[in-house]
Amino acid sequence: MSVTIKDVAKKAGVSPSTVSRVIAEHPRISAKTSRKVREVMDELGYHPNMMAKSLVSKTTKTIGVILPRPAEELLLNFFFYEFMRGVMAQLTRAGYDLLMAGGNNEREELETVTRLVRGGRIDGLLLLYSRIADPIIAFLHKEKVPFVLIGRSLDYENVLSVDNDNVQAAYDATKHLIAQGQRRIGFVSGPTHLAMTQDRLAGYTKALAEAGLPFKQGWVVEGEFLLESGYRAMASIMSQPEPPTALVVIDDFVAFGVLKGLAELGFRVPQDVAIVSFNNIALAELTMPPITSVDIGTYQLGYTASQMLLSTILQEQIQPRQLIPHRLVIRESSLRTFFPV
Amino acid sequence: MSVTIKDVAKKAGVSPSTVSRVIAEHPRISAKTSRKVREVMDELGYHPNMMAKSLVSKTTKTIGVILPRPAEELLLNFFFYEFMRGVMAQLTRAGYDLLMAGGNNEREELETVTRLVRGGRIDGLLLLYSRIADPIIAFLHKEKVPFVLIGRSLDYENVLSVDNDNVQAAYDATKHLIAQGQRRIGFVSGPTHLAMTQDRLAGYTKALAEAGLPFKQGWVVEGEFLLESGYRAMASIMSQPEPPTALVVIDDFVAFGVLKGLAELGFRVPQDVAIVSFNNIALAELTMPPITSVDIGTYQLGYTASQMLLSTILQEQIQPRQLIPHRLVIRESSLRTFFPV
DNA sequence: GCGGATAAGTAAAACGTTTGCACAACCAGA
DNA sequence: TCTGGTTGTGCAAACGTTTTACTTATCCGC
Repeated sequence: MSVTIKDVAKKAGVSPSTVSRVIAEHPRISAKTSRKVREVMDELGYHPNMMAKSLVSKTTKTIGVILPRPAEELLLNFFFYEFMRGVMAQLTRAGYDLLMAGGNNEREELETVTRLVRGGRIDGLLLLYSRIADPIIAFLHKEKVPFVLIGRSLDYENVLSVDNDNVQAAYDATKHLIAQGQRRIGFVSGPTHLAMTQDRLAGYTKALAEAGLPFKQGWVVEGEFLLESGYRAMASIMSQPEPPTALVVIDDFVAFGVLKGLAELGFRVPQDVAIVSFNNIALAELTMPPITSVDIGTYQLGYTASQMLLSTILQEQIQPRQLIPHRLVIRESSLRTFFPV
Repeated sequence: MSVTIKDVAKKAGVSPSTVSRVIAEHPRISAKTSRKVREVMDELGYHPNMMAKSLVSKTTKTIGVILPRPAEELLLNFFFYEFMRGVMAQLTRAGYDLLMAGGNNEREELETVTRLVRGGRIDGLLLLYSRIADPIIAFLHKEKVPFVLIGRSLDYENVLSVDNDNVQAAYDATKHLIAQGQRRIGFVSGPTHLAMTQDRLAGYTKALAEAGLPFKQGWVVEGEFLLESGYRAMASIMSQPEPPTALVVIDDFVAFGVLKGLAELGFRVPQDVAIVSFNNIALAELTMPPITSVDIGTYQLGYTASQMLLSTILQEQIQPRQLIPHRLVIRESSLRTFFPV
């Protein structure tokens, strides 16, 4: 049906092996033959069949991304798109494609990974999050499949990973509130089984401790990466006899819920409650008021992770763990001195 | 290296063909043999090599999505993730994977598509937008590759597509403003080479005509899908001797810019200027005031598009064009009777 | 003008499946 | 007992590449 290497060979008057070598730019092909073959390739509109190629070369020029399951879906939300932009930029540059696959539960997810890896469909894998005792990581580790983790592994040493210094980031954010004169600072958290959440919580408590400020259990609310989660957190956290006057929020999207909740309860931001958050998605500057947020370099995260993965696949030497710098972007939501016009 | 069909065959004491037929659930395999072979497969941890399989079957159980280029990135942004959720839900259900690929310019993009299609890497394609005289559509059409378009083709009949009734949607939105007693209604538009923009504009003018309201050229501003676009539009549209008292805005993101622009010019929303918009992204309810927006069922768009694509691949009969219903979500930005507390 | 390197190319096996065809065994009906 | 159909399985070709091992042709120094 489609035009194959044999068709080209026949028309160019050479053998299939020669055509193959022309494509691979094998040194032992004369300039003349090469030119002739390329001419015929153009003429016939030849494109190599990737399946045949992969079958023998055992490489697919494709890397896989396993999508988080429904529960975590919204976690990545806008974050995800920005991350993927970074990934795609790198992959496009290197001539790789990206395969996305999912699964509805942990078993299916592992099954998908097995299928892709053992089925020879991908050369490497990008993991978007890390749970405790993740069976996927265990599997990949055992099979020696190249993979890069966003975040850090809680179970294995030496896993390739790209991360932020989340402890420091949360420390910086909390410090900023303290510098604004805040003394009663709460924390609206994410799922605690994620390394990221744990790290940010650690940075928060560290800053409090250093400043000699109280850590109150009631001022910390666990939740998910959902708008509703932030919204609901306000009901519980702000109904206390002495509610916090400032909040560190795990994620911008959750912060949107926090804004909504506070507005309904009649609290003004930042006059009554100041807010800092994480990720600095594009919408953070569009809310009322705009949200102070830690920019974690989402695009860079994706770009660097892919770069590491490609390097590993090509057997290049790399540093197993890279940190992307963060940056606190200060906007009105955290400024005590802010007075609206 | 990896365990193949031959290994299984040998261990089970049958021929490779038999193993293959067991996997394919061929009717003429005895229950006994089937059981035996499956046992061995489990025991050895066999997983079929997809490359070999695809090579002979000419099918990959993979569908492709071509990412929009930088210029259009923002257009899809908030859309994209929600859309992809719908796509993935459908594909996961059907056991298909998704291949994402990009290109930095029109030439590269077409090259990518050619490579994927001719290289036999995908069974079908999802196109996220439609331009006038799109060479990709021309190519796919010529090659008879199954594909589904989001929106509608301006060049070809009979292209499979999933769309909203954008004319009706804009008609509904405009009608709503008219029902609120508005008489001077403007339109903040997007790029006019997109079918979507043209359709929404048509619905707007239709509603005006029906109500006997004036259509003024100065009340319609063309722009892009950017916040700045809405912001700038206000400067030109509101400086006229008789500016509109209500606006239909092409997209929520643009509407944010409109809000910002109006605030700076000293107009209150909705008291001085009422607003309706499209897409109903999550943030639409978080602005001040919350924005009335037409929900276009983004998730459904993705889900249905994938469904159509899969049906086509399986040669099932389908309706070539499907419309996803829309729904006007009314919030404060459009209510004349709204008085802020 | 010969031996031996070197350059340029070919033939054929291999990659791991699927599938058309052949065939043996069995069974039912006459 | 024969005929003809059905059932279960195996053989080998095919899919479109890459790559190893081999064949020629050419060239060079002596």
